[in-house]
Amino acid sequence: MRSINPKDFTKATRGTSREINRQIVLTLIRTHQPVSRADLARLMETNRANITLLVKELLEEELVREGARGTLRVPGRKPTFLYINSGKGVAIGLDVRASRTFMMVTDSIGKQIGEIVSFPTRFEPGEFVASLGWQVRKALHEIGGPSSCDGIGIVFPGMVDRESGIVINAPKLGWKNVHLIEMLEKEFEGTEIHLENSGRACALSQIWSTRGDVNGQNDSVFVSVSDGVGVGVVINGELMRGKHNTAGEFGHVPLSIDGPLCSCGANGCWEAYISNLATLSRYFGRDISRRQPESIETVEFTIEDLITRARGGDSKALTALHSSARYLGLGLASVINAIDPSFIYIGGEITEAWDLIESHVREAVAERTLTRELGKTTIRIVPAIEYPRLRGAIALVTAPAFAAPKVA
Amino acid sequence: MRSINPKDFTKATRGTSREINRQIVLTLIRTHQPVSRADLARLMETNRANITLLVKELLEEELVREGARGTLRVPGRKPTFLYINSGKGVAIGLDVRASRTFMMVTDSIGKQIGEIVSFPTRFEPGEFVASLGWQVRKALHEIGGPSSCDGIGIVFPGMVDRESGIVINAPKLGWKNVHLIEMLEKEFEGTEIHLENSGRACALSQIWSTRGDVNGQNDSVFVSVSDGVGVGVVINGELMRGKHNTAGEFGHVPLSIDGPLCSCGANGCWEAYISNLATLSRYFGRDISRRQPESIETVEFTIEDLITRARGGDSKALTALHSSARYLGLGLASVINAIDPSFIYIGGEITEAWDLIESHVREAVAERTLTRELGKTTIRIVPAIEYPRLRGAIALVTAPAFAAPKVA
DNA sequence: GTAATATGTTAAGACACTTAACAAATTGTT
DNA sequence: AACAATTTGTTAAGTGTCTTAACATATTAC
Repeated sequence: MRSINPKDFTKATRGTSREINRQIVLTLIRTHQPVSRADLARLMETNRANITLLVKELLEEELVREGARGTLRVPGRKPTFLYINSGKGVAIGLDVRASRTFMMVTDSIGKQIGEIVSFPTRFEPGEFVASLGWQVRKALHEIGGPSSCDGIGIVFPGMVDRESGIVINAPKLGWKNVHLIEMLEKEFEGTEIHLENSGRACALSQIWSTRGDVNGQNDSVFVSVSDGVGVGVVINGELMRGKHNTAGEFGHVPLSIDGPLCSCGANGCWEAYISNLATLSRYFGRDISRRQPESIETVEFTIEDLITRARGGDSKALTALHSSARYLGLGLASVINAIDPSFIYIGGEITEAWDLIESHVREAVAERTLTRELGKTTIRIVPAIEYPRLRGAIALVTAPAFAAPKVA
Repeated sequence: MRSINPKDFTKATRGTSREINRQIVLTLIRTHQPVSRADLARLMETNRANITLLVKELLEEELVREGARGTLRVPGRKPTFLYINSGKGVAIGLDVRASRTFMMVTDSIGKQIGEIVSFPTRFEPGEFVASLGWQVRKALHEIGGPSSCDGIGIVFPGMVDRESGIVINAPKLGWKNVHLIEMLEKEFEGTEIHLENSGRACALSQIWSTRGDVNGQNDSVFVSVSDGVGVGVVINGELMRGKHNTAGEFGHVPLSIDGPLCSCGANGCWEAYISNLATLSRYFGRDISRRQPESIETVEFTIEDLITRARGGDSKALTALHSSARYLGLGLASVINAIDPSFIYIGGEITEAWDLIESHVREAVAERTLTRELGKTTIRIVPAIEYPRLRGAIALVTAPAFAAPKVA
C-alpha cells in the first residue's frame, strides 16, 4: 500500500496505459525470449490483438526483432518468435578495484561480447580517466563494426553519489570528493556514463538478471565481502538509494561499538570483522588493515591463499575463516532482522570457501535472528565467475530501457 | 528505476489511467481540502474538463462532497469547494500497551471524534478480546447515530504478522503465536480488523498525515522508544514489510554483541541500551529489565519520573538520560548509514526530555555516520500528544482508500 | 483434399484523456 | 444599469488505447 506523494506524483495521460504495457512486453520478451505474440498474450492475460499493436510499435522502433518460426506439436500455425533487438549498440561495464580494473563489453541486453580484460588501476584521477579512455576506445575498436556505444557503467569501491557523479570517499584509492563523472564526460564526449557503488551494483546485477530462479524476487539484499563490505538493498524491485544516494552501508553497522578500528574511522564496524583484510589479520595475528593503499599491490598473500591453506589442513587458516564466518552470520542476522528480505546474496572471494564456512554462518544467523522463519532466510552464493560487479555495471546502462514507468 | 517482476506484474487496462488519476484526485482533496476543481486542474497540470469528469464519479460514489463556495479576490466565478466525504463511517484505533489499552474513534479520514479513552490491558487472550469487544461497542453506542464502523486498527507492542493476523511474539504481554485476528473477527463479525506492530504503525501515521511539513517525504524512519524499541521504515512512500511481515527490527541490531542481555534473548541489542527499562536500570544501577510482565503495573517509578528528577537537578538521573541519549544516537547512526532517509522521527516517553538530550544524540549520530551530510539528517520529535500509535492504527483503516493503485 | 486448430491481423466498439467552445458567475468600469 | 473582463465549471467533438469479434494465415491429422 503506497501513499501518493501530493508534492511529487505522475498523473496518467492517454498514453500511460500503453507505456505500462509496452514496458511489460519488453520485460517479458527479455526474460522469456524467444517468445511469440500468442505466448505474450497468455502471459499478460490479454488478447492477441493488443499484443500485435504493441509489438508493431516496438518493431518500428527497432527495439524488438522477429526471428525464426517456432514449432508446435499440435496442429496450428507456427508462432513467430520475438527477440530483443540487441544488435544496435554495445554497453561497457567497468569494475574498478584497488589493484586492477576489469572491463566487459556486452550487447544492449547484457550478453557478453569478447573476453573480459583487465588493467592496472591508476590512483591519480587524471591518469585514471585517461587510462579508461584508452582502454575503452581500444575495446570498441577491436569489436569493430558500426556498433555505437549505448553507455558506460562504472562500479566503484567506495561511496559514490550516483546522481551528482561524485566519488564521495574511496579509501582504497585514497579519493575524496572527486567529480569523476564530469571528467569522464569530457573523455567520452556524448556517451552516457553511470556511476555506482559496488555493493549496490551487485544488487542490480541480480534484479536485472534473467535467470529464472533469481528474477521475480522483489526484496533482496546483496552483501559483497571483499576489501570492504558493500551492501545493496532491493525493496519492491528497486534499489534503495536514499536521500544522499548512499543507502545500504550496512558494512558500517557495528557488531561492537568498541571493537577493532575500521577504515571508516569508527570502531567495531561489521566490515572491520569480515573484510578480507580482517580475515588475513586474524590469521597473521596482527593488524594489517591500516596499510597505505599504494602498497596493496605489493601484498602477495591474499585471501585466496588463505583459503587454499585452510583446505590444505592449515588449522590456523581454518580458524580464521570460521571466525569470519561467525561474524558474517551475526551481521547477516542484523540485516535480516532489519530488512526481512526474500533472498540474501553473498559475493566476494570468501564465497570460494563457502563449503568450509556455511554451517558457521548459518549457525550465527540463527542465533541472532528474531524468529525461526527469519533464521531460515535463503542465502545464495554468487561466485566470482558470475562477475556480479561487472554485470551490475552493465545493468546501469542496459536496464533503464526496461524499467517500469513512474505512475501515481 | 524499478524492475518489472515478470512473475507478478499488473498490466494496464482501459480503466488504468482513470484509476490512477482518481486516486491522485482523492489524495489531493485529502491533503488540500477545501479545494476547487480549478485548483485540482492546476495541481495536476491537466484540464478542468478531466477533473469535472473524475470528480463527478467521486461525487456519485459519495466519496467526495461539495461544500460552500469559496471567495476570490479577483473578478471571476467563485469556486465550489470539494471535501472528502468523511461522514459515512467511523474508524477505530486501538493502541495496546503493556499496562493500558488506548482507544480513539475518528471519521473516515482520521479526524478525531470524542475523547481518547483507555482501559487496563488484559493479558489472557480470551479476556483481552472480550474487553476490546465491550469497549468498542460502548464507544460506538456513545457516538450514536447511524455511523457504521469502517474498520478497527490494532497496534501491538511486539512482532506481528499483519497478513496472517498472528501475534508472533509480544514479550510484554507474554504472548507467542496467538491468532489474534481470528478471535477478533469472531468478536466483531463483519468488521475489518487490521493488526500492526507499533513501530511500523507509527511510521504509517507519518506517511498518511496531512501535515504539510510531513507529507511529501518518500523515505523516512520512525523510531519508537518505549518499553521496547520499535522501528518502521518507509521506502518510496510505502512501509517496508518484508517477506515475513517482520521488517524493521532495528531495535535488535546490536551495539555490542556481548552487551547487556535483551528481552529477545540476544546480547547487546540497541533496545537493551535505550528502552525505558534500560534507562531506569542505569539510574538504579541494577538490572530491572527482567521482571515478569504481570508486575509492570506495580512499578511506580517510571521514565517520566526519572525525567522529572533530572529536571529537578538529580545529576544521577541526568547522567542516565545522557547515557541513553548517546546510545540512541549511536544506533540512529546505523539506521542512517543503512537507510539514508530524508527524515527520522522519534517517538516515545524519552522525547519529553529532548531538550536535555538532543545535543548528546546529535553528537553520537555525527560520530558514527559515514559522511557529514548523513550526520545532518533531520531528526524530528513526535510528542506523545500527537498519538502516533493511535494515528497509525487509524491509518490502517482509513489509508487503503487513498493508496496508489498497483501497476506494472 | 478437407477438417481442426493455433497464430496473427484487421475493423469496429468502448473507455478515458484532450481540446475547444460555451455557459455560469463574479468583479470592476463606464 | 450595462458592459467588459475574468475565472469556474460543463459539454461536445477528437484522439489514443484497450477490447471484442471476425477473419486470414499456416500447419497437422485424417
